[in-house]
Amino acid sequence: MPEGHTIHRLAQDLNHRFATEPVRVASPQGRFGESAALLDGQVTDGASAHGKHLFAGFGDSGWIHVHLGLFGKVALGDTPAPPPTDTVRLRLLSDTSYMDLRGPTTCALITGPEKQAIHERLGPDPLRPPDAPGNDPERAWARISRSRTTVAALLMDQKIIAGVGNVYRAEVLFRHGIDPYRVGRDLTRAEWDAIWADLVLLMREGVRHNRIDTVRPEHLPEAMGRAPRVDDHGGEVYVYRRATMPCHLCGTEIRTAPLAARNLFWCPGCQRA
DNA sequence: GGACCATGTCTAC
DNA sequence: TAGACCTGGTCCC
Repeated sequence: MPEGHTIHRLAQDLNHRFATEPVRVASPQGRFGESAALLDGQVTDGASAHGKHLFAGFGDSGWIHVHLGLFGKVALGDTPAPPPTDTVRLRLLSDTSYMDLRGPTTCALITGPEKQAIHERLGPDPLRPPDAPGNDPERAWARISRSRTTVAALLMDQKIIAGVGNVYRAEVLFRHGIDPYRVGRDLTRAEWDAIWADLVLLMREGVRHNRIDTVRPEHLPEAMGRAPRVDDHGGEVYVYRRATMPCHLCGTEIRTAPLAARNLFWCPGCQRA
């Protein structure tokens, strides 16, 4: 279950595995069947990501647009591929690799203009090149610095920042000692600059290691010494899904509450208004 | 085997 | 803001 780093990593892996040979495209589940038949046997001209959206190009035929949503999963591996089950929406197959996509919110064949429209409705993405068109973090700051919405909700809004999900929102706010209930227009410019720079750093690490680690090296002994992690996001974190456990730094009990339709986690001791 | 939960987004009201 | 949607893992009976 992905945040932006997962999708960027997936794009990299697809480029690595499916770059040059014709790709067999199939939809064992059936819901991508017609499009799969159209693309079957073509050579892809590359995958890329914007936020949590994945695009794989097939020349004049268009782009496969994938959004995993909350439940979507990708299995990627070396051939031979396992027998396809009827939950596999999309299978890509080459001589050496396979990819199975299950449970995505979106898996559709789209045109160039449709792809462009998706880019335009998404905010800047910490993982896209700083010089990519429209990827200026200033756009996000312009929205945030005028907003009366909580910073925790703003960080999750893909129109404002693309790619941040529930783990990175909780962790980046902790790392900067920011109370999640502060509103956007009360953030200082320096705080925003630090948040953006940290997201770039953390999410790049997330792509590299294919997991979310946010605990600073000097705090790792404390993190490892406390109660064991209970979640499955894959890395070491300060607050995400650590409700009622003691904070790694100050020992205060981590709190949780719903915010912007998701469970928020924070340390009331370290994150003060 | 069933209930419940999960890193998300869209639509109807 | 509630509900729908997509699937799999975990826990409990």
